[in-house]
Amino acid sequence: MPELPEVETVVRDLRPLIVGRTITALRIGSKTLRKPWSPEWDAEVVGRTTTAIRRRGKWILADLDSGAVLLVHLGMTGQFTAVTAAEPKPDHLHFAFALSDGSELRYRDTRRFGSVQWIASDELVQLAFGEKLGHEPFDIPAAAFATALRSSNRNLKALLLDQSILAGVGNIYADESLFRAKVHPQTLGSALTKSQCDRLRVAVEAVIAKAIEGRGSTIRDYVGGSGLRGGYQDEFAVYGRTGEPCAKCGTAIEMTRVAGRASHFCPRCQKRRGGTR
DNA sequence: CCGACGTCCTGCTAGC
DNA sequence: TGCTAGCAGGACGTCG
Repeated sequence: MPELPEVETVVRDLRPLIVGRTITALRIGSKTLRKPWSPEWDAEVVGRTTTAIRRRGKWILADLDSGAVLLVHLGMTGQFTAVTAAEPKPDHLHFAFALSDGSELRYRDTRRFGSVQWIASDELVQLAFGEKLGHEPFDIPAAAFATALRSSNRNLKALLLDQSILAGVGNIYADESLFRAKVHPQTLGSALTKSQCDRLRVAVEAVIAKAIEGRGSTIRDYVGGSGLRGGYQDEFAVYGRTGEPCAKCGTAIEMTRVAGRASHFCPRCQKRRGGTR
């Protein structure tokens, strides 16, 4: 499941493969994604050159020389890769942008939770995100993070998954961050002290940074922009390790459902303290 | 306003 | 061996 580290890896991989290249043709599959592609967008992208590619939260933004932006979200099973056009066409291929060097920028998505959109300008992208998209984990002010958590009666798992507070954290890195900060996923935000908030903030930052170094995590579907799998899945402390011994204390990792999501934790390192939900 | 929960979608797997 | 129910979860809509 692509979260910030996976999306960042895709962007870094794609940058040398698509920036400066011109889109010469576009093929679109018959099935719609979460956000439908408008037919009038075809003419807006063909003939345009990609000038930059960047990431915001879990979103990919490819800037075109027209000032417009290709806005891509990978959802759960999205793959955004640049390959030679001769590469066999996989199933669930929804977009193929032919590039001027003979390569092909492809969007593949089995479950179709993702989206590919054309947005007329960067201002409109910002408007689309609005106040709904929170800070990047690397530059959220400690005070803003603490205020958001401590003013809430939701549990920490729900708060970390809330994209309007931190942009980019998903289920895997939420669990890994909570373990690193030694807090239970069901702890209420309002039950945390300022220093506990800061420990969690630093933990999220560290976990995300290490995962980017490892080129993200491949559970099943995820691949980077050049089609390579991630490597961080081998470094998980708790995610997907139910029943296995905690690396810190040896206690069996447990799994429970918090905020509607599978949540993995060490019952000894992450004791339930104060208010929980 | 806030928080909880259902929905979308497909492929894999646990269990009979 | 074959079948099916249940699960995976990012974003968003709906409900109380």
